[in-house]
Amino acid sequence: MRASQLARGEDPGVVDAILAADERRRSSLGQFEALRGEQKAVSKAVGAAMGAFQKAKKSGADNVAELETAATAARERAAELSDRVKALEATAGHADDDLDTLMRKVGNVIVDGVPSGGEDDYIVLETIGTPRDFTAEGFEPRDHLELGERLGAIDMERGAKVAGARFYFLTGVGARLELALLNMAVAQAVENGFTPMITPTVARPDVIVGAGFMDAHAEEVYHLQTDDLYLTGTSEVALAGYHADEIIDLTDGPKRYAGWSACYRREAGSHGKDTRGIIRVHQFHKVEMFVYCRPEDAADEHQRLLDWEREMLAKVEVPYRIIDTAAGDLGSPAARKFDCEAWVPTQSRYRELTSTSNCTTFQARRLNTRERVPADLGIGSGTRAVATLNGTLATTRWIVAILENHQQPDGSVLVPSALRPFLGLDVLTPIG
RNA sequence: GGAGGCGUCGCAUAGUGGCCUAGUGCGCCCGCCUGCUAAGCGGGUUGGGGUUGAGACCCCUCGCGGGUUCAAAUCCCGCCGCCUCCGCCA
Repeated sequence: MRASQLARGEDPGVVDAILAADERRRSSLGQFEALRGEQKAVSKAVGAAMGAFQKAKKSGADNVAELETAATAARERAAELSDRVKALEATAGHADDDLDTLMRKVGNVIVDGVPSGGEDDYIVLETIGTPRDFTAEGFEPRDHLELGERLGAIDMERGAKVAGARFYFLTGVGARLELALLNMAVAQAVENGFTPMITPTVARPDVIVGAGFMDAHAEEVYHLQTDDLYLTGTSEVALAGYHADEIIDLTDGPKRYAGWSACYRREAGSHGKDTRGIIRVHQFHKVEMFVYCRPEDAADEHQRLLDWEREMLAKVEVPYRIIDTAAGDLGSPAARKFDCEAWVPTQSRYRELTSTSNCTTFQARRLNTRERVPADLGIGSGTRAVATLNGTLATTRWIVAILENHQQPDGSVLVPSALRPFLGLDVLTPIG
């Protein structure tokens, strides 16, 4: 845990504070429980004494006065105990809260092999495909917004008029292109055994917190103050909350869901960054894979999610690379994260199209999603937290890579063949 | 938006301040009996936390959180969810 904190560039001293808080919690809880036991016994004696007194009173027995004295005496002893129990209960409660607060400060423990450091310390695992040489082809590539406007596919100006900066309309073939892309993603997910889901795009505070989005992402999340609800930045939030407070059955393998949703992000702190086009926007749509599996299977499942992302990227035929994100850039729920970044010709660099995270038991612990401990593991009985993982299958941003990488000198765009059945067009042609 | 009702063990229900250590039925699991099946008999059957070498023991948990009380499933307040009726509206 200390090593993990260091790799993330965070304070390892928190770990010692947690151990101390846990010790305080145990001892105060022990004291409280002992006295509570005593109080229960005494209180029960009061009940018995009162019962005997009432009975005697009714039947007019001789020892009524005697019994009344006994009952009153017992009651006074119980009253005295009650105050002490309350004080101890409060102490134990505070110790528990302190521990909880400290625990929430710590990000997930990273998987062995994750590179240390920050945003720029990623490792490139693989590069797939070769960027086109537009110089050799003899024309200057247009960026996705210029292409989109010529095609009648993207309208940023009216988006800003209606909803402000970083909002947009997808129009005509643009709207059809996004629907085709997302439908292709859902179709692939279903083929691979996922259950498709259309999710709520608002969530209660406890779900947002449980999914880990109030830590580093807090500033990114829209809040609906009147109703104390949050707009979700990904269907991951809703799908993580889906099995909250449940004991689920994973004996037949992982539970795999493919969430389709609108996603909302405030993009606070990114003023001036990617202001052109639809690379960085406040609202977009996404098909997201989300998996519940056993902790032992999480690393393998993570590779499978990456493979399914690669399957999707192959279908749109864009060059991309895969990176292993460094610890400091993981976000607190993730123990490991692989991003697939597509080549954007007009920026001469790779930009993120997908991201898959192994959150191990981090989200499940907070959202209380458990399974019964399988007997064959030989680690006792009871329940334990499951592992959760997520990965992108397609988003609105993919349109950027598709338009730019498949553009022709005349401003038209060839539709990748896998996408044609979903779109019903082989080529997008400029209007007017 | 207004009015009312409800939330108890996997399911169904009893319980309206102390003989509740939450009863009963069904389901499920283990065992017994019975030469099929069925029935019958006995035991077990929420989850969390703590003490412990072990076996075991203790504390919390009646939708959730507070409060009243010596004592709360039971009384009071807030929240969540479900249902019924009325109103309004894409």
